[in-house]
Amino acid sequence: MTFLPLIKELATAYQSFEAYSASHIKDMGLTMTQFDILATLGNQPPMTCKELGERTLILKGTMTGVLLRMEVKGLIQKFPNEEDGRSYKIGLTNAGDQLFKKAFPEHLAYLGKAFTDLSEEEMRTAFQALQQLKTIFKEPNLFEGVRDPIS
Amino acid sequence: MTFLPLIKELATAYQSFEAYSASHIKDMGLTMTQFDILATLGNQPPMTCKELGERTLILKGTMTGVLLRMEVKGLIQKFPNEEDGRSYKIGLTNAGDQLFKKAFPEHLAYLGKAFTDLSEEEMRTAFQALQQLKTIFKEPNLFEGVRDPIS
DNA sequence: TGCAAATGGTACGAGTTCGTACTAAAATAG
DNA sequence: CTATTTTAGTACGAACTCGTACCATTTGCA
Repeated sequence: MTFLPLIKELATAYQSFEAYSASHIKDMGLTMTQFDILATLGNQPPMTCKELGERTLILKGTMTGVLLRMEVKGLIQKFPNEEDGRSYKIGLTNAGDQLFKKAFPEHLAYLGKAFTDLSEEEMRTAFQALQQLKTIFKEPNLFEGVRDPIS
Repeated sequence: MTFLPLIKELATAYQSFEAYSASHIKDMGLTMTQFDILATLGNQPPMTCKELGERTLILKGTMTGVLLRMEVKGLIQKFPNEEDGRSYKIGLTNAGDQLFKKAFPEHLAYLGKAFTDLSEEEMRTAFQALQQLKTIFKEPNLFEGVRDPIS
């Protein structure tokens, strides 16, 4: 049973990244979630709440509140959706776009700094290992021990 | 700039684990955080809030509320700390211990199922890659570009 | 066409996380 | 031995996450 340390390592590695990234993002007056939205909307045509959710892994229940706060901050605006009366399209305001153009490259550079000591080879290895980990959790074996019905 | 996909993979891999693990824990009437506490207190002598925090990465501000809810559920109890009047010791109640003895092995088995298709070698590789990732975020280069003072 | 089911969003409550401020007890310095 | 500082835990507010229930608009089926 050597998988427990691996799980712990996954959790702490992610939390280290989270802490590293968040500390910089907070300095720019945003939360991780809000930055995620900003980065997703940047240089893109307005999109629906649903589309935003798909690209960011933020659920719709969470989205309402996040978008509200960002609207209050004047970062995003909502346009009615011609094609579907239930939804609207969300885009960056001028202020939001300016923040995106400033914050996004800055944060990318900040993140990049952490990787300076990692070789291409090491990154590839890590990437593949993570892909593998993701998949083993992704599809819980719903048909565990169930054989194909024959008749 | 190939580090962005790596970061995304780290995030999604962790979230996959989180979702996988949480779905099972929820079935047992607990949250991830509460299970973390339960697993930390199980088969251990009572410990202080601070010690619990160190072992679980839950901050003290968060701890108060979590412990309160677990106390209400009758899973933990607080004893005065003879050695330090500021703190108290926290231990499992009988009910908490019973839940631990049932839930912990069950959850371990549930997690283990996900790893059946992973070889020892692959786990080692993933572990090392994650260790490396953790460290690059762990100590932001505070002395970036600063040389050792000579005089 | 008309009704049922699916879908996009919102409302809301419980729980967690973080930060700051605060209280009380303990450790330390003078 | 008193005064200062540190430390353990609480209080509280803002934000996020999830789940369930809900509303309005579509879509799809009969």
